[in-house]
Amino acid sequence: MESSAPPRSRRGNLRSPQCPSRILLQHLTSRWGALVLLTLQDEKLRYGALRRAVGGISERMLSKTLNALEIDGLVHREVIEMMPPHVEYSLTPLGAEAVLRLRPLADWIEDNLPRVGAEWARRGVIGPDGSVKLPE
Amino acid sequence: MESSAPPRSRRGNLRSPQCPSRILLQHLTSRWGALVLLTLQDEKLRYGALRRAVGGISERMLSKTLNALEIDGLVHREVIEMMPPHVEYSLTPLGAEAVLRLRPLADWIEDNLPRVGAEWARRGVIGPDGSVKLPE
DNA sequence: CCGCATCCGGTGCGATACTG
DNA sequence: CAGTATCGCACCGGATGCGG
Repeated sequence: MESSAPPRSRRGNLRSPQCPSRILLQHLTSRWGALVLLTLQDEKLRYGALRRAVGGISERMLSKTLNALEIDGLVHREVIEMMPPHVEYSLTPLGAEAVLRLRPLADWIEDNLPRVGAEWARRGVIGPDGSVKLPE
Repeated sequence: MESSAPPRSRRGNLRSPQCPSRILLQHLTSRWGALVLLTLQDEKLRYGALRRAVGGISERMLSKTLNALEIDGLVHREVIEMMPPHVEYSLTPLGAEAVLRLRPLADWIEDNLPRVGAEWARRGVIGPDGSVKLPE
């Protein structure tokens, strides 16, 4: 029997640098990955509309991000053969599960931004015009 | 009454590119930010130990990441005056709140990596040796 | 016209060396 | 041991081009 051996050996381990879970984490939490997934939680969107909804993302990075998320099975890409071309992006069931864990984080950030803003002000990283000067 | 006007004007809005909440999101979900915060949830750690615990992070990026998280008020930096120098890093109460929203995501990733791995296999991005060839 | 691949210039990362 | 300076390279973002 296998009761003594570690039974959950197929789980990911974020601690180890070469574990593929790191790649998935990178996709989910990359600069644009999280924003794209969160945006797609609300609605199925076309490429252009998605780009406008996310705000600030370049075409290049939107393509790259969507490509990665599609390969991960988090985002579904549907091509509608017509003129002009339509490509609709939506979450897969897997992606919907993931975004369920992403949403609380996003909400927390939006709700608690003032508290962090206060920390920024204490450290003097906020310019007179309200702009934030940070090492990214 | 104020029911019609938006009363929660001081919340962040991740949709708008110039909103500072984007910066906070970036810190929390940057390649190393999330890993550092998750690692610090378990224990207060010194610089070197933290570096070893995270695994794969360069000295430069650990410094940068910690600096940003400290400015955000998520991480506390305590210098112990002695030789050799000791610097201990731990979560602030604010950071502990944030990591509470980060942990479910990390757990989901580790638990569901096999499902994503199956998607990777279907697309043929996994080499014969098990290595993953992805556009990051 | 829309989706996206490609090319190009600047920025930030990673590894190493070095200082206190 | 904790961090900063240096440097080559990868990657990001914007512009351009092309197919559908």
